[in-house]
Amino acid sequence: MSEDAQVLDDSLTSLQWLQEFSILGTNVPHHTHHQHHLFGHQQLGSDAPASPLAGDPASIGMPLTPGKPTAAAYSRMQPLPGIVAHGHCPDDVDYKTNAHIKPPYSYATLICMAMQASKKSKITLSCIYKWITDNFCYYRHADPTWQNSIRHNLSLNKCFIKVPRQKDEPGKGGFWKIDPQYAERLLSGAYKKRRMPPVQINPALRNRLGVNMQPQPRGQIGLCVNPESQRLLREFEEATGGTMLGSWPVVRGRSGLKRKQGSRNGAAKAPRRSSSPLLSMDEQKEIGPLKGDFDWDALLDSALSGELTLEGGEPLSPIMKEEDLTVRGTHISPVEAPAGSAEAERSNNMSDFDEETFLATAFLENPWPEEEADHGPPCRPPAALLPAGRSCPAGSQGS
DNA sequence: CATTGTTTAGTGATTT
DNA sequence: AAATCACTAAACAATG
Repeated sequence: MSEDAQVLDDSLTSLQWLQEFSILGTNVPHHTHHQHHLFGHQQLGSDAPASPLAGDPASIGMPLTPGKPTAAAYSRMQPLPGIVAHGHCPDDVDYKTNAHIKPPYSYATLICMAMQASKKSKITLSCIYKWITDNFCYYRHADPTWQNSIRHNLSLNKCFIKVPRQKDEPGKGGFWKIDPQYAERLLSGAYKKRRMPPVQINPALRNRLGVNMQPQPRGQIGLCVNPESQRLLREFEEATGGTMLGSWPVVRGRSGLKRKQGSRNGAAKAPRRSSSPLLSMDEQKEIGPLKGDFDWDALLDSALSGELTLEGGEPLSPIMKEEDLTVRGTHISPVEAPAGSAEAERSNNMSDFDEETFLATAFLENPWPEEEADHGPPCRPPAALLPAGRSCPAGSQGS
């Protein structure tokens, strides 16, 4: 498995027909070399600030950038610009601005990214939220339940450790950090993510996209495009073994009837979905600042060469030092966990610390949102490192 | 009250 | 087929 990508490679990379799909206004990055970025990022160079709303529903009608059908660095194919096949590296998807496609990162990975981006070893929950929403447009429009998942993940996942707030520290909730041991592994590349979550299209945007998600037989998405394209899509799916697109648990709740308690007294808790905060003003301020002339490649290189590490005791970015001490001193364990140790036990849970996360987070050298109301230093962006003026929209993520 | 954090439980997909 | 993983949903406690 996972070979399918390769197998299909040449036969499918040339699916120009796919460009007919105007489902997703992608901002296909123009760089053609070094595509190791894991999430798309803004067009660099040029002044194209990736217009704030790029990738937002507002722009969905746009024709696709006739992006390069990348023969790409990866010999992976890119079925749809903007839609990536499950498990494939989304070369061309700019997750930062593409509100339609759920980033192929697990929540744990996202958390890690946020943590690494923060340059501190510990960050607050709200910072995590913030970072995610700032960097993945998708989550700005998604049902806020993802936050629940984030919390759940933090609590449950062994690689996250909670660091209680100091008595005198104002603010709510504690901090979270990555268990250094896992960071070690991450850096050693000892872990591979087992799988990636299926591609999901933001249900909140579905309608606006004209994407029709009828419950399909097997996790297939019914893209509502012209019949011709649809046919091709079908053929394509067949060729790919059926599931080119993962499906949004489409009818969450509805047909996907969940479990027991139908309780959930109507208005009891939160105004369950249904109304997605599409494009509120906040995003305008929000995305824009993320732009920056950034030398991603260089960044990546440095990341790879170890300049950017978690806490392995290696050269962390300067700013990280202070608070970091809590965690560092970590050359604790040999990379290969001694068999039978508790270490070993936890290790198998470490599904997300792979180079992918690591590489991906190289990009996170990027702007870091200030922790608004949180006086503390929590997630203060290392101003010095900010690529381009990033003004840290406070309250961008209202909820 | 809202946020944060923990826990339990169910689903579907993938791996072994 | 069983085990595992990632996710989702939700109840509920603690806290600011």
